[in-house]
Amino acid sequence: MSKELLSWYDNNKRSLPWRRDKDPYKIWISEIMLQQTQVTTVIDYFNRFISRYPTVEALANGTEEDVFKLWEGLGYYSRAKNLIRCAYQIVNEHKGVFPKDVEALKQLPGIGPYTAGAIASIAFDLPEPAVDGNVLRVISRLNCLSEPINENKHQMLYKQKTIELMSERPSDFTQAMMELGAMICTPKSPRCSNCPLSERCCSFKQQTQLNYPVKIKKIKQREERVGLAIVVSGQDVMLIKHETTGLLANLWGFPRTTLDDLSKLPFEKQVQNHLEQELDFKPEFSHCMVGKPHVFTHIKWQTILCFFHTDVKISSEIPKVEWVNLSDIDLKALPTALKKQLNIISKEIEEI
DNA sequence: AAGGCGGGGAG
DNA sequence: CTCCCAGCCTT
Repeated sequence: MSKELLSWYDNNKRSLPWRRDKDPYKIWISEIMLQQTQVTTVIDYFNRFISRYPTVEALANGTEEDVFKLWEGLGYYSRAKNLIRCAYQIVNEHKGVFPKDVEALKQLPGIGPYTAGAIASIAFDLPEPAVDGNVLRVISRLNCLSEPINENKHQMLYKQKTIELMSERPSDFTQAMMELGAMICTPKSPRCSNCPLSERCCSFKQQTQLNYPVKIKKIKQREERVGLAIVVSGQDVMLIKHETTGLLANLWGFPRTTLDDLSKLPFEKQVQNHLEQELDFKPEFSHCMVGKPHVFTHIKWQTILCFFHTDVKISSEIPKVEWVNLSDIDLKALPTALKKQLNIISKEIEEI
């Protein structure tokens, strides 16, 4: 079976920037970027990142601000935070060389069971399984496994089934499994007629491909109204750097507060109070308007933009505050939820 | 074991 | 719309 798989991979693999060599540094960067993120999205980010930080030493000497800027828009920003910590540890605790041992890899920040297996197999050609969403889908369909893939107690089962398939080319095997999951064994409409394994696939024989993989429950999304304070001073707007934990941690943004629908206070008062409590700052209120909504995995944001103006450009270290010309705002790492408000904001500011 | 954490593409 | 994605970390 693995022979068929590898042969298919040899003939059909995509040419991707992180497949040009087996540099563990590049494999690592690509694997972190690819967590919960699709290949097409990652390619440009990867190329930009590697040309700026070609080695782990370069990255260990980089600034957090610059790395976040490179990560802007990619999401799951704790990955960027851990990236620097990890580079630093590799340089200072591993003499700049990636450990070849899976357990040692897992000790590094941001590297879990999947990524450890991926680096060990892809970069070092060690027979370590790397079980991600693609592999889970392929394995569960191949074997008609109904054990929910998102229950911890079944991790070993899927890992074991992956090891059973593994060939003498671990690096190519790991990539082939994921390539198959991404190109052929897709979630909604698998291309079984082009699949090298269909003849030996349990769910194909039964025509039950779409019954797999089995997953339990789903997270309920909550709705929130969020008030954003747009404080204008001349040509500049106030930005704050958000706290180090929680939603959008470490990114720049506008002061924000979750609005209470049941409160007797109008929205602008709630935003005003937030500014006063957080920054001891009372700029002059102008007006509020509805902003663009934004959907996260677990939250739906209805944004309310509240405009203020001031002659006093306050400064603060906790949280960090900066005043930025709207045309220079691209220099800061802003989450997409806020970037999509910028058009509205610049129009409003012109009218003030 | 559960929940938090982004954003984009597919259907 | 809903689901999914080369997951990890904290609690």
